Amino acid sequence: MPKKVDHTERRRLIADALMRVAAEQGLEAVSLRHVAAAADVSAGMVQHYFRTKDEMMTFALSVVKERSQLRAEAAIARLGDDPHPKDLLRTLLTALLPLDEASREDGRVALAFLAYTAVRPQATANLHTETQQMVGFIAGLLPAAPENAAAPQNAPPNAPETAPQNAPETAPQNAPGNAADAAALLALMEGLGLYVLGGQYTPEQATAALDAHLDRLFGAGEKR
Amino acid sequence: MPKKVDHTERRRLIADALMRVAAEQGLEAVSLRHVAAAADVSAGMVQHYFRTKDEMMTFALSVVKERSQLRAEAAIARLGDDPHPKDLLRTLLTALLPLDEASREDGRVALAFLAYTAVRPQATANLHTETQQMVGFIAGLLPAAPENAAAPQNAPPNAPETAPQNAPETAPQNAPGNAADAAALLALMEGLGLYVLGGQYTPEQATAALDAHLDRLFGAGEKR
DNA sequence: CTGATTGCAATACGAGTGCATTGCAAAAGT
DNA sequence: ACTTTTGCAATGCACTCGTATTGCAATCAG
Repeated sequence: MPKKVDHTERRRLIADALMRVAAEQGLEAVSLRHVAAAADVSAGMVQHYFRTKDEMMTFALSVVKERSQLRAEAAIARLGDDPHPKDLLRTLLTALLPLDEASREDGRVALAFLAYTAVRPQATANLHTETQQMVGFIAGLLPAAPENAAAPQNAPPNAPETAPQNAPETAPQNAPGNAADAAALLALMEGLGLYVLGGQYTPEQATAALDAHLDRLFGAGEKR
Repeated sequence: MPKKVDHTERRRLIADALMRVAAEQGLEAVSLRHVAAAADVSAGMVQHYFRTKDEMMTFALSVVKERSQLRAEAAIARLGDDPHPKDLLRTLLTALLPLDEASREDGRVALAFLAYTAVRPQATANLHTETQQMVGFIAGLLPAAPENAAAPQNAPPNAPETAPQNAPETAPQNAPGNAADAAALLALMEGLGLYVLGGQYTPEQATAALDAHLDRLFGAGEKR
């Protein structure tokens, strides 16, 4: 074996450069040569580590997802053991919001990828299950709804019953929290992130909106 | 004046073709020649009506916004006079959700443009004011909050005080409805739309989530 | 030392891009 | 009838793109 080089490290280096380019100039400015220039390496090297551009894009996409997951896990770990579900939810969702400059960059890249993969229906299959797991996890944290009028639309019948593997913590099993509420909460976070990225909402407005909703879900009183 | 041709009609024809291409293959597949082929006209004609590609993109973007606005206005007009605020809100937000195939197409294009303009900070200035007007309009429809614990974050100081011109109806002036709740509601709609577009939520799940939230805001009882 | 394997650079190629230029036919003004 | 203006098509140009190919230096196995 000649010349030991850490392959995945090089790939990460290149993917980082890709994300820098994508965050600043958009995904359509991502080309082999641009990325190579941003990474300060030769274009040939990029080709050496990614045989095709699509392979590079796919890898970068996985890095983006990995990063946001790490962010969420770190924030939750900082909470200590057995936190109040409301605090846990707030921490989780806040960690996924593009509030500081670093996560704003990642958010821009993620948004670009969202539009990018919107046309390529492949490789979005796992996205579905991830979202469903997330909804399930959130639903488990919501307070049990007082039995209500209309029959609450339950989880869709095609939802996989597998336990969440990537969910950031040990989730209380499928608690009776309303699935529609959980889906709404997740979508709310996504929409807030979108508006923060677009600059329409300030981070303060977004967190205020999130808190207002959480207060409504949990009852305004119990803070910690 | 030779050869009378309706300029804006031609531009709309071309913009329609652009949106077809963008919806099916993404914005990066939008080129002069592709659009020309989709519109079944010569490439020279596209250049005749749009001197630059950016001009074409900008026009298409305006068409997208115009379409969604028309959709919302039509849905609201269908409600008749003096509807219940909850029904009005539900109708407005549902109309903006990509529930049928036509609006799904538009949604895909809008998402592509969102990522496209995320890098070009120009021409997003009006987007800010539009969103603020929308938030104000929604806030006016929300039931007055019982005076609460924490001082509710009011509208940001830099929010323009101009009356909404594009708002789909005559809005009750800045009613005391919580601005954070209105912002959350708008963001919720946006996030739901995103997930519906991505296929993670079915239209039924999205409307259920929206309804659950509206019920919570208005109190589950008063339906109509 | 020899030979093989690996890391990387450089170049070439065909395709596609946005845009400028040119040409020309049809209609309207005079 | 003649000129002018407009609508549109065609072509060319300089460039960037992704990928394939080639070459070579460094490194290790034998």
